[in-house]
Amino acid sequence: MRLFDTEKREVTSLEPVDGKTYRFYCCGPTVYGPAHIGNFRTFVMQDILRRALEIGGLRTKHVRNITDVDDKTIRDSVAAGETLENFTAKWRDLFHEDCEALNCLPPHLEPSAVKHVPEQIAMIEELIEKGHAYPSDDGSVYFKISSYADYGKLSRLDTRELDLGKTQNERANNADEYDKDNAADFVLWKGRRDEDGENFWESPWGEGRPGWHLECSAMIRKYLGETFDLHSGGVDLVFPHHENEIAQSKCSCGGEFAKHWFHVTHLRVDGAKMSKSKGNLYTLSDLAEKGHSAMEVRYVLLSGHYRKPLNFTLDSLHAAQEALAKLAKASRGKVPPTYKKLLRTSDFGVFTSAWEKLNEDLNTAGALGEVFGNVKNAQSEQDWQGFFAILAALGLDLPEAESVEVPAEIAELAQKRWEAKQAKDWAASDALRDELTAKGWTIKDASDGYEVVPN
RNA sequence: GGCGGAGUAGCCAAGUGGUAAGGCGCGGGUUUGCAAAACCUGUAUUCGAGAGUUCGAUUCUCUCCUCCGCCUCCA
Repeated sequence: MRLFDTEKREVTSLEPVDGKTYRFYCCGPTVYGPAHIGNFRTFVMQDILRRALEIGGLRTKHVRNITDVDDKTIRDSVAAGETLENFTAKWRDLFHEDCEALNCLPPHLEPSAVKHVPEQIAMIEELIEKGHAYPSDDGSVYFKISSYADYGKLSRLDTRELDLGKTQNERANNADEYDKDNAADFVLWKGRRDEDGENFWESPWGEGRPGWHLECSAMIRKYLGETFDLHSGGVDLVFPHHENEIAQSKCSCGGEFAKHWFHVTHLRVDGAKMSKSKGNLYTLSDLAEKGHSAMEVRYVLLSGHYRKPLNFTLDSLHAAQEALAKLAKASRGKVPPTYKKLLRTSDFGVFTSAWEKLNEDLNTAGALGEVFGNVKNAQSEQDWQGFFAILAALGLDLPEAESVEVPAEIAELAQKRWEAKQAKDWAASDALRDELTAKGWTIKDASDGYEVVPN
C-alpha cells in the first residue's frame, strides 16, 4: 500500500513499524449531535484504508477516540438539562449505528476522553516539568509553542503568516478570558468556568477539564505508544489539532509519534461547504427519509479520490443505487466469501488492476472503474474471488434481490392484469396497469411471468 | 492578506508528455400488442482562458479567471 503523506508531501510506502501489525489512530467524532455525511467521508476512507491493509495481508490495530468533553458537548448537555455522560452516550450510540449501517468496521479500541483524565493530567505535569507548559492565573495550563522548535512542520507554519493581528482584534472581547504568554499558545487544561456547570475534574491546578488537543495525545500514548504507524483525520484537523498533538507528544514522551499522516479532503454539497445555514447538511437519517440507503451513501463517498474535493448531490445517490444494482446483477448467483476468508487475498484475477489502483494512494474511484470495466470478463473462481475481495476492501455490500411484501390488493390487481394480458384484452390490461401505477407499483414483465415492485 | 487544494461531457468522476477509464443520464437498436424491465449499442477531436517549452501538452512552466479549505478547539 502506498499513500500520500501530508507531512512528507509525497506518496510513500506504508510498512508497519513493528513489521507485523499496522497501528493507526483516527480522530473520532465529537458526540454532541448526529454526524453528517461529510464526517463520514473521512471515517469511510479510513475504513477502506484498514480493509485494504487487511486484505493485503497485514494485521491492524485501529484506535479511534470519542470526544465526549469539550465546549460543545458541555454547552449542549447543559442546555438540554442532561448529564454530560447521558447526553454524549446518546450521540455516541447513534454514531455507532450510523457506522454499522455504513459498513465501517468498528475500531479495535475506542477510548473516550472523559475516561482518560488522569492520563491527560499526567501528561500536562510532564510538560510543565520539562518547561513546555505553564499554568496561568485562571487555573488553565497552556503549551508554550516557543519551547518546541519544530512547531508547525506538518502544516508548514513557517511559510505562512498567521494573521494574528486580525485574530486578536476579533477576539478582543474574550481577551480577558485567556492569560497566555503568546497568542498562539494553546490550552492543555481549562480552568473551571461558570458555564461548565458540574462538568469539572480535580487537578493540580484546581478544578477544570482537559483541552481538546490533549486527549488524542494521551490516548495514543497509552494504546499505541510513542511511535506508531499512521495518524488520520479530516483536513481541517491538520492545523491546529494535529500540529498541537505533535508538539504535546514529542515534548512529553519523545519518540517519533506518527510515521505517516493521512488526511481526507472535505466533502462538498452542491458545490459548497456543508453547513446548517445553507441547508445542505445531510445526515444518514435525512437521506434515509428520501429513500436512500447507507450503502448508497458509502458508494458516493468513495466514488471520488480522497484528496480531491467530492461534490455530493442527491443525483449521485441515484447513480450509486443503479451502479450497485448493476454489480449485483453481474454477480448474481455468486456467493460472496466472508470478509475473514478474503484476508490475505493474493490473486485478484481479472480485477488485479482494480487492486493496484486501490493500493496506489487509495484510488477508490479508479478501482471502481476497473471493477466495472472487467466484470464482464470475470469467469474463473479466482476472478470472482478477486471481485469480492475488491468489494470487501471498498466495504460495499451488494443489494440482495429484493423481496418486498406485496399487499394482497396489489397482488390481486397484478394477477388480473396478467390474465387480461394473456387473453390479449389490451384495454383491460392497460387499465389495470395504470391503476397499479397510480397506487405506486410497477410491473416488470418477463416472457413467462411478471414481477411487481414499488415505484 | 498568507498557505494549501480544485476546475475533465447534462451530472458524478479516473487518468496520462503521445493523442480522454468508469458510473448515472440521454440517443439508437433487440425484445414487447404498446410500455416498463432486460439485453446490445452510441454518446468529450477535447480536458477553465491565454501564452510558453516540446516533434507532440489535458498532463510541464508562466499569467489570468472561477471555486473551495485552513489561518487557534469544524471530519
